[in-house]
Amino acid sequence: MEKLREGGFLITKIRQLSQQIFNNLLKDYNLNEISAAQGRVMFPLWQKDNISFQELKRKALLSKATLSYMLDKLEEAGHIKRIRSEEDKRTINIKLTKKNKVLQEKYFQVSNKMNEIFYKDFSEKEINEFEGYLRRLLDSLIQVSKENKLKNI
Amino acid sequence: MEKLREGGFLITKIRQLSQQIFNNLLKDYNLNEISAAQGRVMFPLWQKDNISFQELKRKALLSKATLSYMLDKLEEAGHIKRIRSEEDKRTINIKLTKKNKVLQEKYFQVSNKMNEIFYKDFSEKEINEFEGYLRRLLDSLIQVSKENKLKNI
DNA sequence: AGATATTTGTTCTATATCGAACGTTCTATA
DNA sequence: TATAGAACGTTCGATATAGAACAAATATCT
Repeated sequence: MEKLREGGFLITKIRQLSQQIFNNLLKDYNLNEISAAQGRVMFPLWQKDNISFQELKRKALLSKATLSYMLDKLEEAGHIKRIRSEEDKRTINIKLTKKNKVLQEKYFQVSNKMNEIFYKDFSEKEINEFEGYLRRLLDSLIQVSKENKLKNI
Repeated sequence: MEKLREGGFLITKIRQLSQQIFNNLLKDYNLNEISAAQGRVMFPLWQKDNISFQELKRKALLSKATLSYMLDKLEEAGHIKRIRSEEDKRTINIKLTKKNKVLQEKYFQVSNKMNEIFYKDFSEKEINEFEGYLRRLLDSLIQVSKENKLKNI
């Protein structure tokens, strides 16, 4: 009788709860205009503005269908602008708007608060170890995905 | 300058990839009729059949809205049956059908295969340590959710 | 140069998820 | 015992997600 592993289930549930708690925090901080998922799309842009669709897709680890949809939402809400490239007219670049830059700082506050909650029962050493595992696992899964030609990598 | 933590992002992405890989495995094993999410709902039932909506909700960690929706799907597909309780007519019990019991074994095969892939770069000791962290984290988040009266706990 | 193949981002369809509003049934209270 | 309140599961509306099909643009091959 093999030992029952449940990493997948645990991860799924942790993610669900975190998302809910995070969205709740956003509400508490009056950041209703932005969701956790939208934050994840903007995060790479906050680190480097004006990047290509492909780069953003890679950083946010989303399928192109999802990213396109999220960009629709963000553009409607006035957070980003799509800019068609001149050299290759198939491609677009994504730029933050001024409106967005105001949000950024507030979002970071929430993000920090979230990390506090997330790791409140963990020591520094444990966090490092845990995130080390997570990173190894993610890399390994990305590898598997590539081998199986899954699309959204 | 605070150290940048990214547990939330890592977890979200690990979960996304696992889900895709898992759904792909289900396809490979000709288990098209069931999805990863459906499996997660049936898993508690495989351990103990004929449990209440509330117990299943607790075990699967889903909101009642989502569970109701998933039960619709599973009932349509002939995997489960809702049974209205006689004592308390508000409540229902969930029962597996014969059809489902055939699936179960196949599903476990896929599940084991998934665990193999998931942990292929981890030693036994590391898996135990990692899942220990995950369980602690999940418990801690459940605690936070309760304190904030989030609904789907 | 022209034909074919590939790449890019969008759109369509389906799934899973949640919160809020709802009707039904049970419980407690006045 | 009648009624107000609570609990239960469903339904509705919205969000985030991916795969497949698509049109436009570019690259490759003969």
